[in-house]
Amino acid sequence: MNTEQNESFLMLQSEAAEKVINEQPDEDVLFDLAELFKIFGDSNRIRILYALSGTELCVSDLARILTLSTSAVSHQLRILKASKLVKCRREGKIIFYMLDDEHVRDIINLGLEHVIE
Amino acid sequence: MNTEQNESFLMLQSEAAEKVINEQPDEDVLFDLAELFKIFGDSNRIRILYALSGTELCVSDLARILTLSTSAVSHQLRILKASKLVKCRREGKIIFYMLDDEHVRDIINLGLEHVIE
DNA sequence: ATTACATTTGAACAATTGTTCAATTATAAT
DNA sequence: ATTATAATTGAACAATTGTTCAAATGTAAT
Repeated sequence: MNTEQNESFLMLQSEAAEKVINEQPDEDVLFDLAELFKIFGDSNRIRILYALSGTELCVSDLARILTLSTSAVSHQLRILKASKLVKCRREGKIIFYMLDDEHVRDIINLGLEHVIE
Repeated sequence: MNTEQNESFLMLQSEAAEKVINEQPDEDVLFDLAELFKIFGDSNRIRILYALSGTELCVSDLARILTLSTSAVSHQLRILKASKLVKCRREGKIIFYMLDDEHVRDIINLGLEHVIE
């Protein structure tokens, strides 16, 4: 018979689960975290962020470099700006975009480590 | 007149763009990177990963902890496993899931730093 | 064999998302 | 004022995605 073994096994399972329940951070925080990663989870947005990791660039240069329409780039930049991942400055007609934060570079690099293996 | 200033300014723009073009990594790498972040970009998947960051857990405990159907959890675990973010071991009827890799914890923690500010 | 429990699977549906296209705004130069 | 260039915007469409539901596998115990 191994009911005893089985019982303690089931208890351990529950204990672990209990602990995890209590250690959950605010729903909001994990929701925001998912929202953040969602932004990184589009290949054109990642390409934009990567391109901006070296220098600031204007919309039309970004479009040329990535072979996208300026409209598509502009739409994505709006999302990136709303998420505080990029910021911009205007110089006459031209608007230069740049990364908002060192964190952005860090997150991309850490992700790259995992992808490249 | 500031044509000179304007000219050199435009040149700088082009130079920066040229440099960026040459520094782009393989399309494939950035595509894979976006795919990776896409996985993290769902709040239920993030909640699963976060729950697993402390201990291994079985499907039904995960469902109970996160108040999701076992079916929903199972579908997500399949995606997480295919992406090599979790792995599992069987113990009788029960299947325990755990993080596959230290990288997963690192990426979540770095993201949290940015979210919490 | 059959019962019970844990997990998986596939189809279907609703919701979200990214691009395109056309039109518009903003800025500077003539 | 008008022309030209840079960038933004909104609507529309196609494509992708996550959950639900019902049915099907495992696996172990009687």
